[in-house]
Amino acid sequence: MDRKKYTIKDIAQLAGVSKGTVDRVLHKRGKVSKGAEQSVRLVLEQIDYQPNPIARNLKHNKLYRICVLLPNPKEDLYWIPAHDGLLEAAKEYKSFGVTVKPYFYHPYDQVSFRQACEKAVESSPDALLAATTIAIESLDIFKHCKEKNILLAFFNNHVRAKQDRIFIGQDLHQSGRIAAQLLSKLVKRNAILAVVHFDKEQHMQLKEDGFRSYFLEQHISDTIISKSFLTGSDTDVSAEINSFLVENDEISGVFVTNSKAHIFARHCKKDIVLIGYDLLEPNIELLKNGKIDFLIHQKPKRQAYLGVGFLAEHFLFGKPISNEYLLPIDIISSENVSYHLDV
Amino acid sequence: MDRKKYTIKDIAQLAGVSKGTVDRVLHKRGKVSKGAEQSVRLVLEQIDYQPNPIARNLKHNKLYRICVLLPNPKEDLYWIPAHDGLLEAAKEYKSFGVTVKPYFYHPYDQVSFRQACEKAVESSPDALLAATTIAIESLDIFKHCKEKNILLAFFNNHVRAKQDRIFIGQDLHQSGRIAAQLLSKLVKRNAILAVVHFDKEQHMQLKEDGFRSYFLEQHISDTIISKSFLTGSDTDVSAEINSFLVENDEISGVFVTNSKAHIFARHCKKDIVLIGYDLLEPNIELLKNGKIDFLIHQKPKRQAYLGVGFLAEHFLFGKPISNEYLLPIDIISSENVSYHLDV
DNA sequence: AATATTAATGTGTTCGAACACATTTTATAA
DNA sequence: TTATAAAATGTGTTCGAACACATTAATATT
Repeated sequence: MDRKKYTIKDIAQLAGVSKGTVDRVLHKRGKVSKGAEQSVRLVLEQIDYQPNPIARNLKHNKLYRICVLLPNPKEDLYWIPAHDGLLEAAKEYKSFGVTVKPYFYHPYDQVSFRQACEKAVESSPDALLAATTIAIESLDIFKHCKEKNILLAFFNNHVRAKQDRIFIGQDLHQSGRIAAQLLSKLVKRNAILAVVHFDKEQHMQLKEDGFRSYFLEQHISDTIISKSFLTGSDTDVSAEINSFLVENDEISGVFVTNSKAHIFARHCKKDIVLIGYDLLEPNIELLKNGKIDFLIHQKPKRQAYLGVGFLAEHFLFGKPISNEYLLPIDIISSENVSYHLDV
Repeated sequence: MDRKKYTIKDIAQLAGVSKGTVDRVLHKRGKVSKGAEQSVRLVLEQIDYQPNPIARNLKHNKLYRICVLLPNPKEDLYWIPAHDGLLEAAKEYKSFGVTVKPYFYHPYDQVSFRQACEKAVESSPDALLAATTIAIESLDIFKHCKEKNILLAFFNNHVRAKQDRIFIGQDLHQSGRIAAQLLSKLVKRNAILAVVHFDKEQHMQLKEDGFRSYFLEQHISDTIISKSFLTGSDTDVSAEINSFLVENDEISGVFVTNSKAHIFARHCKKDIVLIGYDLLEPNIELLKNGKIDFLIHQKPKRQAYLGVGFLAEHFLFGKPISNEYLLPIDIISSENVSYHLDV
């Protein structure tokens, strides 16, 4: 386990050649005789040489720039922790010569996204890390990045997985299933349950599908109704929620598919089991006083941090990046929420 | 956010001195005139200099050795993932010149622990990372490490926290509380619940205390009974468990305080809510078929991996290590278990 | 056989920090 | 004032990998 660390010089000595020759063999630069190449390869086989990533990087000595596209945290509080994650990663990798620059766009404005995107691409960074709340397949961001040789990665919101697309995030279908399992354990059989959406987001259908698939698979015959609300002006929604609850007064469990569980929870009786997403302040408050039973943690901070981290260590130390990194789906109750507030 | 990266040479130029002088100021080696020191400090204040950790480490160019004390995974399967975590960390940091060497001891044998410990200390590593299933306060491991200037850190099993002791692990009291909350949500009120211990382990009392504290705080008047089993020969325990279940046939929820929930679960009716610890194969199997409802994940693999990682990055890049790193307490059900199997 | 051409190999420099060592400047004693 | 010690400052080398460049050996051409 603790063999000596071999250097190129060591290999050269062992093979009876100069370090230049070893270098050419290692990097396949040619201009090496068969005999020399063989003797170097022989040594390499015997010693399992691993280049010192520190020395390598020192030589490269490049400043790496990572641009990050994300919705403006001022428009949607959900993105605050993601932004924090970026700042933390920026701090961590700064002394290694990695800079992180965020570009904000308006969550549901395609034009704003496109502008931010163009601006970021124009600056020719080494990598572009993007959280997209809008459909981007139609845009030519992929083409532009390929042209300019910008490494492209996505976090938080899945962009259809293909070979060469990197994604850091969660399986939303599966998180819907987890919500379903939790609810099904907490309510009596033959209950009436509701899936509640607030506003329109790409991913909520995935969550509802996952939710329903669990009940189908388990052959649980609870009734599941779906309902959507739009949060334009607050009073509006309150009235809507109240009338919904009056009309459906036998509901014993609710699954809110995004971070807005707190809006719904305020109108609920305590005996309704409620499951939502994300550790926003108002959600946590309601989790602690028992109006919300569980929150599913999408870990936006960690996603952002890992996104930057993977890219940085790839550039710095040549670590490979896997196409898809799915974070564990954490079940949060009032008793373990504290561990996740700053992680 | 993306200012230039300053080097010592840059500072020297800006301050109008040589790099040697800058170096002396930075490292407080003295032999610098007041005037020179001032002009260097002035520059330093303006540019927020951060030394390139890569270059620094390349110069140091030391081989760091980390010895790890842990129970032999062959004696207790719980430690297999911890060992995996060590191997993974060893692989990750090998090319940086960090070597990891495990020393196994028999889980409950103080003599065996002491021997392993002495052997490890004798080899004068840079750090000693220990998972202790036995009381060690009486041993002079602390003194020896201090004498030989070995950085000492613990993972998995808490050693009383003091200023200069590093611990990576979980809050066991709190994990007991989480088990309590889950159980209380899943059973009807005024239920009869059991806390079940297998064998004798230091930490199980902490978990039971946490468990009971939750019910006390919430003023839930469920009945909680405690029971211990010793797993000498398997048939023995089976009989004991069966008779316990017959005698207490009104139990509707059980909390097993270590990784041996599977032993108990096999004898249970499915309608008893069961919560245990750790993702051992047999536990996972029972989680999937519904006999176990939730497992609390102590993440031994991650603990070991992080333990090595913290030490390595401390040595390599001078990252500070916090005294206590408490991992989040994960609630695992059959629907999110897959994410944790290899993490 | 002498020269040109290409292949093969070796040498030297760079990256930034750290530190050993050499040199210059200033202060002190004879 | 000169010699000498002490303080201050500058220069050079090292770490390992990468690559530019110089040098040597082998082959081809006339």
